[in-house]
Amino acid sequence: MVVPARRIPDATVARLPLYHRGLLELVRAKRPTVSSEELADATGVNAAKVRKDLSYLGTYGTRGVGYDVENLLHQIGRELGLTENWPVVIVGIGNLGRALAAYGGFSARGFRIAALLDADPEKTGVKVGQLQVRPTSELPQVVAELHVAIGIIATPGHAAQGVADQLVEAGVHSILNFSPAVLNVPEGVAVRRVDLAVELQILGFYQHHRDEHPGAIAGL
Amino acid sequence: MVVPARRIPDATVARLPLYHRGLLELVRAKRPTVSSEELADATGVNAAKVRKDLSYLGTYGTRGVGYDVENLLHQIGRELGLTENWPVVIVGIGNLGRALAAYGGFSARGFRIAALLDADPEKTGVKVGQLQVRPTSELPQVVAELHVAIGIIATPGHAAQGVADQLVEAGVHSILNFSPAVLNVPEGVAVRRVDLAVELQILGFYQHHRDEHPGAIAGL
DNA sequence: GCGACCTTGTGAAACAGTGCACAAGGGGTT
DNA sequence: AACCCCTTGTGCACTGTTTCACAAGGTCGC
Repeated sequence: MVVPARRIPDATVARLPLYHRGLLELVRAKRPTVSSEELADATGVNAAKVRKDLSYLGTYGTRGVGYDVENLLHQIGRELGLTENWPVVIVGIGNLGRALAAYGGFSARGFRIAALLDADPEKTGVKVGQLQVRPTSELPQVVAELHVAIGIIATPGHAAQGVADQLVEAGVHSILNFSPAVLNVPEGVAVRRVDLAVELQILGFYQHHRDEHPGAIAGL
Repeated sequence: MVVPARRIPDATVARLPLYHRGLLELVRAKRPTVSSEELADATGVNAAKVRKDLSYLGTYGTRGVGYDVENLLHQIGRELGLTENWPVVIVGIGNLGRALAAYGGFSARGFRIAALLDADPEKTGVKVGQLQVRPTSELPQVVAELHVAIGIIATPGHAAQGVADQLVEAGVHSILNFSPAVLNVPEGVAVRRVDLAVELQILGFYQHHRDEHPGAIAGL
């Protein structure tokens, strides 16, 4: 292999944040090194998979010893781009939007809530945490001024596509969609959808079938 | 094939709620039938995949015509077990727990928030929507009395494992975990984890790499 | 320095999921 | 009742993911 050409598989990418969090805890616990086995236990992943995943990033382990916790954390953080402290805009400040705005976990992991937008005039001007809610009409300016690269949509479903269009128009290429709507975006824009009701429904399926035919159902 | 033996693939299960929602909209729009192509467009899935997914449920389509919307909706709903109106308990009534409690989308899709629990005495007694927050210590009674089958954990990470243990102990076999913690549960208990920061980090990865090597990045 | 001991890194096999392409087979029309 | 049109249902090849098993290659004690 002359050029690493590291095309990291999607499945691996989805697990990197997990490893990252696990390593954060190990750093806090002052563990100098960690084996793939231990990291696997801490993240609920199989050890061989951990090793293969990490091998896509490079050769950071030491045979017979394990991985240097600090270094591995740094490497994964770099790969995830969370050294960049991405500014994020949240559109739709309902119950969920407010909860997201107040959620402490983001700032700790490379993200900064830069602005809150809502189309409802009743809500604009209201302060949520440190930030004042601004009207959605200001979206283009907000994105430009604050160099926002990632947008979170927490509006009702019927408003989501419109907001997505505006985000894309303004130059945002990554969207996290909490609305139930399926978004239509041009190629090159990454969308992730988190649908709370869908998650419950999937659990409902397994619960339902578990009741009917008691067979083994593993986690996740 | 003598016995259907319908072992539905996990990937298909995860898409059923999507089809379900799409069909709900079609019913509202009074569409009598739908083709796999149309359903594919509405849900952002490929048409062949739609057909294959639906074929696991049975033979509900009519060649040359499509699927009867009402019937298909019913079949998927039945398969998902959402005719059962599952009672759900939410543990941890912080910002996110409150948002989930107030979220209207659940009741429309086969779930009923039956109880809210929180360990903080400051929060117990407070009313959120129609429900009063009860102390987490009452978890066993709540689960037994209300026949709760599904638990939602919206506590901070450090409390999550304890709550999970209590839920399992009380007889809950399906857990939706919004905390960042990785839960350890006995075999037979289904856990789904939704980590908001992880979703953002995954987007961060693609955004980061998009900036570095501008290559095509598709949705999701 | 040498050997025993560990744990990584990775081929290769097994498995799961996707998507094409097309035969099978209803429905409507004449 | 014969024909055409349309859309399903599915065999098959392909791509991506997981898991196993083990050689490669460090470290540490003696």
